[in-house]
Amino acid sequence: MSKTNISESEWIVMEVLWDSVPQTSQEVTQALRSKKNWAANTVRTLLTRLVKKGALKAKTNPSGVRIFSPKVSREACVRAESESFMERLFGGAAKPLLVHFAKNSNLSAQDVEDLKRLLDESVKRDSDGLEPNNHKTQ
Amino acid sequence: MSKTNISESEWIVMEVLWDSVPQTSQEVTQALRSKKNWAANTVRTLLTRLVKKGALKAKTNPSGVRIFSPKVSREACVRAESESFMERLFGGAAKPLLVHFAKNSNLSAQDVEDLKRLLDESVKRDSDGLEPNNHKTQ
DNA sequence: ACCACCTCACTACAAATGTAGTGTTTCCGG
DNA sequence: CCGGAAACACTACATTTGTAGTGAGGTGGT
Repeated sequence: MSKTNISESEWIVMEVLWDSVPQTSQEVTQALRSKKNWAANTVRTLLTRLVKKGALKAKTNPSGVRIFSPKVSREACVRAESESFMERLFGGAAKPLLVHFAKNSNLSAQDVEDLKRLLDESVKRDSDGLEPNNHKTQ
Repeated sequence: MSKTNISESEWIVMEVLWDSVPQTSQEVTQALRSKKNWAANTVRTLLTRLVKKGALKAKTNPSGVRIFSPKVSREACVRAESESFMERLFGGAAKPLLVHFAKNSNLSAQDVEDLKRLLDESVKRDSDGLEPNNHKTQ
């Protein structure tokens, strides 16, 4: 229900926090210095918005500096975003999506091997656990 | 370079046009009546914006009514959106994306069969046409 | 010829997004 | 104890998006 809507710039900030945690605003700014040359205040604004949205939590240390950490897992966010993407572009169906990416990507033979194995496992899982729709993969 | 940025609502309108073409604003509104209960003017606004963005073209018939048709193919848009999605969430790499969706979807045995075949073909294609990066799939 | 109705081009307006700037407080080094 | 660097909370402001409303102009039925 936490309709956590993370925008594109915000996502970039989240990545930093997901990567290494917890961090101050300055640390995040530093970490992004190469990728995005954002003013410190820009990063602060994004962090504040993310806290308001419930994607991050911040606690203020004795000297008044906020320390941020993710409140939602990357996995969960990726799942949510992926879900809505699949909905938007592929009518919510995974197969056409997979078809699309399988066709339009340069996969190595090794990748293809790995993916095929994964697909097999997913079938096995489904028939195994007589439980329909049981995807606690994480 | 036509950085055609189609928003979510706009995408829904585009779907109608991609589906059957050409159409007037009214026809589009009609087509959407069940899915989105948008005011005729809302649809008109979206159509106008899409024309401005270069995603649609409109020609005005003798009685002053605009007839819209897509100017960009669905395929191209899907590719662009997919690309940026992959970039945002999976660092631009197709494999982790495919892994994600392969894991988090309920694929039927048949789907898995189809996908595996597709993957095989993609490998064959790559080694076949000595031409790297040659994806004229469409 | 006139009115109802449709379409059009404009305008509206709030929320979200990208990208900061300002003014205030605070703490550290000298 | 003071001045400068830093962080904070606010404010700012142009764009994009969602979702229409308005007023003008053409058209078809009576």
